[in-house]
Amino acid sequence: MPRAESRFSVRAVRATTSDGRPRSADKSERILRAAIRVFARKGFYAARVSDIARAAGVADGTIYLYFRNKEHVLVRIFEDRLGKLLDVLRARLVALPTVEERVRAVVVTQLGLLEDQRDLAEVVTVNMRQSSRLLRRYAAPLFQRYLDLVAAVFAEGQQAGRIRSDLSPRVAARALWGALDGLALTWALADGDPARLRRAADQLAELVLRGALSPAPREPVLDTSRRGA
Amino acid sequence: MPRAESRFSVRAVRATTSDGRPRSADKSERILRAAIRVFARKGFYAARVSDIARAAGVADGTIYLYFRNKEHVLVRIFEDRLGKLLDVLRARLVALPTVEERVRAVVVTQLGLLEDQRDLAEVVTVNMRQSSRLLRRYAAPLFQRYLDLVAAVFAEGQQAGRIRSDLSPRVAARALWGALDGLALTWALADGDPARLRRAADQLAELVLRGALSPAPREPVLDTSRRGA
Amino acid sequence: MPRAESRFSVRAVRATTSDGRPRSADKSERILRAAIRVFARKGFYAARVSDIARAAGVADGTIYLYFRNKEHVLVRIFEDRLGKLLDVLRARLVALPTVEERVRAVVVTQLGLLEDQRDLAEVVTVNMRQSSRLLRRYAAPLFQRYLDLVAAVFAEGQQAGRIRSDLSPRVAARALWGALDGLALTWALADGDPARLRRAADQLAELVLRGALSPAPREPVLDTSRRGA
Amino acid sequence: MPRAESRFSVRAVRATTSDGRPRSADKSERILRAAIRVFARKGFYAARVSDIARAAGVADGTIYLYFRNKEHVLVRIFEDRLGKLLDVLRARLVALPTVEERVRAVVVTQLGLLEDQRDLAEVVTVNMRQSSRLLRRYAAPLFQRYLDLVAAVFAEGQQAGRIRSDLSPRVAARALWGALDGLALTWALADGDPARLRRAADQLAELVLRGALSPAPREPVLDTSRRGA
DNA sequence: AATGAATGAGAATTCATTCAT
DNA sequence: CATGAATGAATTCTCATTCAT
Repeated sequence: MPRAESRFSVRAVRATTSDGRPRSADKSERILRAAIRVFARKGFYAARVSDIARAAGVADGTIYLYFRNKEHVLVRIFEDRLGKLLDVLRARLVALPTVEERVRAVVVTQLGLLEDQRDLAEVVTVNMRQSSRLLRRYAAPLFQRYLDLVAAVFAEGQQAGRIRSDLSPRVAARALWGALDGLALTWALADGDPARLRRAADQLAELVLRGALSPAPREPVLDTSRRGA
Repeated sequence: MPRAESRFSVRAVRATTSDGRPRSADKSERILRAAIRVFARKGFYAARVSDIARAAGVADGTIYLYFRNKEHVLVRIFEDRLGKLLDVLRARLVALPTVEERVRAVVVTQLGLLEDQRDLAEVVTVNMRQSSRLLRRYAAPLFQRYLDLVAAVFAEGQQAGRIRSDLSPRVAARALWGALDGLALTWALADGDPARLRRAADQLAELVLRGALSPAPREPVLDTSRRGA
Repeated sequence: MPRAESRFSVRAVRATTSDGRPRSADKSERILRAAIRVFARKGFYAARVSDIARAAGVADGTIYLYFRNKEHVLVRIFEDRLGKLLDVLRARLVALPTVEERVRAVVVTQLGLLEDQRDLAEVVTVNMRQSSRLLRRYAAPLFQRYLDLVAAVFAEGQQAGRIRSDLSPRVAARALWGALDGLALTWALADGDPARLRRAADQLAELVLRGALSPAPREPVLDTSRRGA
Repeated sequence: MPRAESRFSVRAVRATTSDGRPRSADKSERILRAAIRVFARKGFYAARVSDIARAAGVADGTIYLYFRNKEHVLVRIFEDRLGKLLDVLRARLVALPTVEERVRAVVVTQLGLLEDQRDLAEVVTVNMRQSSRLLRRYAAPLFQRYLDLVAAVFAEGQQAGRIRSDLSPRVAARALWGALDGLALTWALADGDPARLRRAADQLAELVLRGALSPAPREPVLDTSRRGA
């Protein structure tokens, strides 16, 4: 799978739990998918539960068999999809030896999650900021784990002497997240052309790496031919 | 560092409501301030008009003497405060000769607007993404003007040979805005300590400049001696 | 006079809400009936939606499952009840050969619709004149069809040589409607005794016929023996 | 003043109380006039007090210096204008010897009040039926006096042997009022052409007289050359 | 498990009325 | 007398949630 398309792919591990429960997981998944679409179009507050139900092809009441309430549908989206992002990201990072590759992996993975799921991009960037109680109780911990993961990339890079020691790994992680989020938002609100997002991703990775690497070794900083692992 | 406070200062210039009514500006301003506080705490949708009224010390109905409806209170916050940011930023940029100074000015001005107004930081970063109709009709044009302004900094830096020619000014502007917005959000949600925000700002400016400047001249890229490592 | 009751009877034919929902028609009908009662007592504007809901024994929100809004409840009253009047009237008129019988049928049918429904009399006569937008969009077309129908009675009577040729059928129709509406209103505001309304109806029919018939044939104009002097 | 225009003229006795009170009466009159215009356009409930104030060229609060509240503005319109109608009508009726002339005077006076004051026509016919509490407390007594006056015309006609003895004067009065009101309403909602209203008035007078007069004396019922007194 | 009709709490907004100036 | 900014009670309508079927 050497193709550019696959570079970003995170994708679901497949929600069809082919175990005992016949189609419950299916229905839950269908509702979740519908909710992502609806939340993306209208935002959490403007989205009506009946909108989600209609989009999922179920009755209003059915949603309450799978989710405590409307807010928890959003919570589950975060848990599910962002949890998945974290798992994938962690797995990828440990497999990569250099800080350059890891930073690139962060960029590629986060934007890749969104590229083929524009709706999810909007839900995550837009709705993550809606309900503060929600944000603090559910999204914030996930978000912290994400920041920890990315900050560790920079911190370990510093220990290896590759990243400037005067850079705060935490600030770098927060700024990188913000930059990625901002690119995703402006991309989602604009054309939504995948090629453009990939180009922006490369530019951002370049910018961050040049900005973060130790100036010393005077070697070719970037070798794009090695990318795409 | 006796001027640190003023480095960031943007602050009100008088929110002229453009009509002669004597104490109207006062009321309008009071409502606006209250709304910023309430929107920051609860978010746009969860904030009730009566919350704003109580916080402003006026009757519910009074709000409708100054604003068409709840949504337009948010609109005015953007117009007022972001319009001010744009004006200040533009004025500062033209006065600065080098791209380094200009990039720093962007960082310092944007975060400075928020530094002593944590609530505004939250309203702007959190609520800017709430109502899409709103976002598109009112905030988007302002946002575009902002991006144009920042992209021009990078573009002019390229013409002067100071910024890498393979960097997209537009992508850089989008990423920089995202990074600033992300720093502001995480700062507002965390401690809200002004000193910390300023330190983060320096780090970000450093990161972006190192990442964006042409590698060629092999000179000390930055005068880092002036700021906290 | 054992048939006096039936002379006036128009009565429901089943208010088919035109969709298959089982007990919907019931609810819708209950709400409509309650609305007639409430509108009659308080007038359209003074009537609160919650009054109608309470009178119908449903929750406020239920009303909005069957009607777009409060105004459309009134609209449906007109459409339903007046549409029914028009249908009945048209059917009766074609079955009657002489102009005398037809004029009497107009009087009897219109007042008969109201006789056992004092509330409806008040709603129709009082509220028909409330909301001009409403009046013009929904009631006016129905009203025009009514006037056409009645004017045709006089016009055909003229062609048959029974009605004075110098009488404007249109003016006669307008005046007759006004007289009927006026009798209904004063009756509803006063005692509401059906017998009295029927007596007034006879008097009016007599008055109009004597006034409208051609003087020529010098024959016993009316068979007054059948009704109370 | 033999001209057709004057036939109908009722007109104000002039409200400018040129006594001590300098311009108060003026202002009250201005408000009343403005209210007639506004109530006619929007109906009582949809008309805002501030609309009336603007139309009258005074401040909202000023209205409350002259009227207890919004409802009493409408009350005063009835009292003032309808009181005037009653006075004029009574004065005219006593001066006329025959029942024919009197019935014509009723028609001409009532429609004449409206002809040159189309707004008042709408206020009286439309708004008289709005607020039931109002209607019953203020308009109803005036209305009763009106009916008494008209019924007396028919009753006296009966005593003189000119009107059919089997006609109920009260029913005739109610029907005549309704017919006049109906003509006024349909006229006001339609073109509002004074000539047309006058023609309709003649038709109605004709209809009622032919319908009400005793058939006996076999004399020329109508002599239009004598009209116009 | 699934449905969707019914519920009713809740919120935005309007506007008659007041009253300090 | 006159003003008009301010008030806040009142009302419509929405929509998350429930629960009988």
